[in-house]
Amino acid sequence: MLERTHTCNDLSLIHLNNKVTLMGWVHTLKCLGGRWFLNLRDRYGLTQIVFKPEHSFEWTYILKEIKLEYCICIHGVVESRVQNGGSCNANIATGQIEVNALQMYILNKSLNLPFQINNKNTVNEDLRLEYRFLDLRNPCLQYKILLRHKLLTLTRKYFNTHKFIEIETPILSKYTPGGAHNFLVPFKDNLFFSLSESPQLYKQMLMIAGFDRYFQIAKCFRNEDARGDRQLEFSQIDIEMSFSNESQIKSIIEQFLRYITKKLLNINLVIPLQQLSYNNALRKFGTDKPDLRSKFQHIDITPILERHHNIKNLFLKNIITNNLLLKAIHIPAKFSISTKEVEKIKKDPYLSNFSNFKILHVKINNNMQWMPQSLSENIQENILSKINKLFNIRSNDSLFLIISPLHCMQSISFFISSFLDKKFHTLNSSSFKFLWITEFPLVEWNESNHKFKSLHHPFTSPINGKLLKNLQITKSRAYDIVLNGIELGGGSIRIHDSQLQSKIFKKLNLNKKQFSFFLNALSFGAPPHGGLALGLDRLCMLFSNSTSIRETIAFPKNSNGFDILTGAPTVIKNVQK
RNA sequence: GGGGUGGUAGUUAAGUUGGUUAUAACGCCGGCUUGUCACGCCGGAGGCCGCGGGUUCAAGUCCCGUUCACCCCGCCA
Repeated sequence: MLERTHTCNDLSLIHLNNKVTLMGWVHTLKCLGGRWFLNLRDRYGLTQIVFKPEHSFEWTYILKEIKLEYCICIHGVVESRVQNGGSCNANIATGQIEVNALQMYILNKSLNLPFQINNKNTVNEDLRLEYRFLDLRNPCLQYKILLRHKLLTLTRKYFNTHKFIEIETPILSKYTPGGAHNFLVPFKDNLFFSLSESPQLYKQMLMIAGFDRYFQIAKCFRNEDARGDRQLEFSQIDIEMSFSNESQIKSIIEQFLRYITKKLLNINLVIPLQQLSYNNALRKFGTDKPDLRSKFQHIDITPILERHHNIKNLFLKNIITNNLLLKAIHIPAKFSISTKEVEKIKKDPYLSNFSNFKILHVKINNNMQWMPQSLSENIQENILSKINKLFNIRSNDSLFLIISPLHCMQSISFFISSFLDKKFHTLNSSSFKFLWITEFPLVEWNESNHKFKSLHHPFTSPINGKLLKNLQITKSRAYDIVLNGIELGGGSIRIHDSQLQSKIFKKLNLNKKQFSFFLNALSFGAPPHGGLALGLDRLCMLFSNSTSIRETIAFPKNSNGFDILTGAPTVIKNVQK
């Protein structure tokens, strides 16, 4: 058999008259009477093969056997398209040449395809997953897998040059109830491992061991319902550092992000990145993972009302007396929204999850009056003008006013602003807005089981290393990194004091016994340390402008956690012993 | 577990207040075409309209159930 001499992206005019051998797949095939054109594809690119009738009377006979996606070998001579009387194709790297075929071998045939392989189709995802090996031939998907490969390479290079050591931690690990559901792996004698949810405790013990700076591209497993940005198994860029505070860790990550955005997207990321406290994020965006590209900010205007006790408008008065909040979302005049669309928002099924709230759409007329007029008449001038000033409101702008109790205000206001962002296409997909969220509460109260739950995880240090009497107002040393409204990663300064850790386990109602190995480890000179994990799949998704992480994983599960390609998971009748 | 949207040819979609033989594009098969590259032209095959009930003289279309997919909520320490 002939040996491949070049890939389908290699050849140019400098190879004129060379005899070459290419191997790949039939991308397109076109007959023009006696002359045939074939586009040969491999992962590097495309090369046009021409079959001239004067070289063989048999080409037509042979080529009639060839179909798309046959795997073939071409031996031929590199020729100039122009000199051959044709025209160049500026869309491909090899567009100036073509290979005049002398010999062709079919390496393997292909059945007719279940769907066409090109850049434009939007084929049903289940079918694509069933034929993932074909879908992965699509240059568009190959680009995403290649981007992931580049990211992995850059990650190793960056952390290596910053003295981080790559260390693998166990995937078969200890089952700890609480938190995400685990995948259990039977061992023997009724003993089970659990697939690692994250390398958290191992990496902390590496710090205790003195490795100082650790990183790993870690596979994590969580037995929870999947989403567009969540899979049962996923990868994270996991790091941990000793003797470092928040700003040192953030700085390492910021430089990493600047490095990869430059290398992968050719974007000059400005660092340090913007920061927003957890409370301010909720106040301004209604979410703890705001999208800074959003044009629709929220402002809580309850405090303005509270300063005016003699409000005539019953609607507004209601707010104060019932301990509700009033939030406004400002819509500049260039984004006009119809009454119909306002009704559509109000009737959206999502909002039926909430009760005791009200949504009002207010238009500002040319005289800077609020419409409907009844509203404007009953609210004192000074309140109106304060709000107008706060948002820098101009005529023909409009506002959404939301009145609701605290616990559903964030969800409702975020729902409305993201509706508006979608409607007006304000989220520029080539813009990358990173953001740190800081000052998270340490815990939150879980209404369903009447227990405190860590907001981050139970190993997160409280600010100043102390628990306040009121646990609910204790802040933690956790930080999340958000990119375009998606939580890219999170981390914290950890607890390195065994007694404090023990105390927190107790407050959180966690069984101390199951973590005794860890408390023991902390007792042997554990250094102060902290770290962070970045979602690798999500990073690839955002960098490749994909709508789900399934696009960035070679063999993903579908949204129900099934591997359509292999048919896993399966019922096992006779489990191996 | 809850909600939303969808399922029509190999693929992607259209299908009007229920009314002749269910359309189109791409793909596939056959023919023409010696410079195409989203080539072009002529012809052809291809359908349990997701599945099961119901209403009706008549259902792709209306109703009920069910299933599968995607998105969202719950969940993801």
